[in-house]
Amino acid sequence: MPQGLTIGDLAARTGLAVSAIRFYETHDIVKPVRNQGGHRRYGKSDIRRLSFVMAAQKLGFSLAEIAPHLKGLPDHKAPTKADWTRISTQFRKDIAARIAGLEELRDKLDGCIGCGCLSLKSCALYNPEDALGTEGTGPRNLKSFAP
Amino acid sequence: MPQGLTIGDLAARTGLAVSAIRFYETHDIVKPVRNQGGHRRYGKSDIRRLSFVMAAQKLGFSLAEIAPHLKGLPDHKAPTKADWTRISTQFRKDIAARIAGLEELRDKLDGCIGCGCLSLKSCALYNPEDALGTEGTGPRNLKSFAP
DNA sequence: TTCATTTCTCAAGTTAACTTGAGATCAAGA
DNA sequence: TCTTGATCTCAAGTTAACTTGAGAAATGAA
Repeated sequence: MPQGLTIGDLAARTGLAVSAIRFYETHDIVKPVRNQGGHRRYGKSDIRRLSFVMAAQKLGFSLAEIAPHLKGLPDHKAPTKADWTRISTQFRKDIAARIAGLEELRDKLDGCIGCGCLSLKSCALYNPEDALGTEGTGPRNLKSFAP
Repeated sequence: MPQGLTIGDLAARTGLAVSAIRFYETHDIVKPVRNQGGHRRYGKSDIRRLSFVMAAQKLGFSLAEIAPHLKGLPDHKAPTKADWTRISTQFRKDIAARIAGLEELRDKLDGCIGCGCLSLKSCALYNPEDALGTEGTGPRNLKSFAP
């Protein structure tokens, strides 16, 4: 009968703070069960879940964007290889899009260096043709990063 | 005698909100002069300054990271071609580093898809060897994105 | 000169992603 | 059993990057 990991164990294994893991629970990123005393108990697969979240965050994805991906995994059973392959493949597409966006911007900047950025009419950086996400308030980097 | 652009003009030309431009001033990103009535007047080069900021933000750079780059430009005189080339070139290096970081992560994920992410010991995503920036409080995406 | 815009300042609100603190309870080795 | 350390909950604080609102003054076309 597996007892599962405590929140401290999980924190040690992932490098995350205990408070962060509790916070993720409020965002449905992990769904631990409780023992008799009311303490959280996690499965081994939660290590991978959180690793996935950390990787995605590094790529600039917000928790709101990450959470839906995890919906494809079973809540309390160990996910199968097929489960992970499925969401990883989708994730890879998002990464590719994000890299493509960066490269496009880099190329625009290259053009800008060439022209010395002095001819305002023709500078690619100067004309923000793509309406960046400007809805609501709060930090901008997170949203404006989306492709 | 050039009157310069009003804050409304600048907002229209850049697509930024007036409030955002005022906010940037508190971060030393633009340094407008004042007319008799105390209203802000901007130079044409401020359009480019702000375009640069917007582009950098899209790449995931924070204002704190961007501001120092702009220190290399003259405050009230029009920057020369050499000025812009200099900071653009530096900026390009940062972009390259950021893209490299994303590609590395993508490749790690590729390995993960191959193994189905089931062998915890060998999964590259699973082992967060690189201590991501975890100082202070506040949003994480911004900082953790740095190379 | 009039008056609708635009701008000004300054304080306070907002969102994301967490952290910190307080007071209480649970777990487990000596 | 005792006691130290880990967890629990819940409220409030923090940072970044802005926005919103209020009340007052400047602009500029008619």
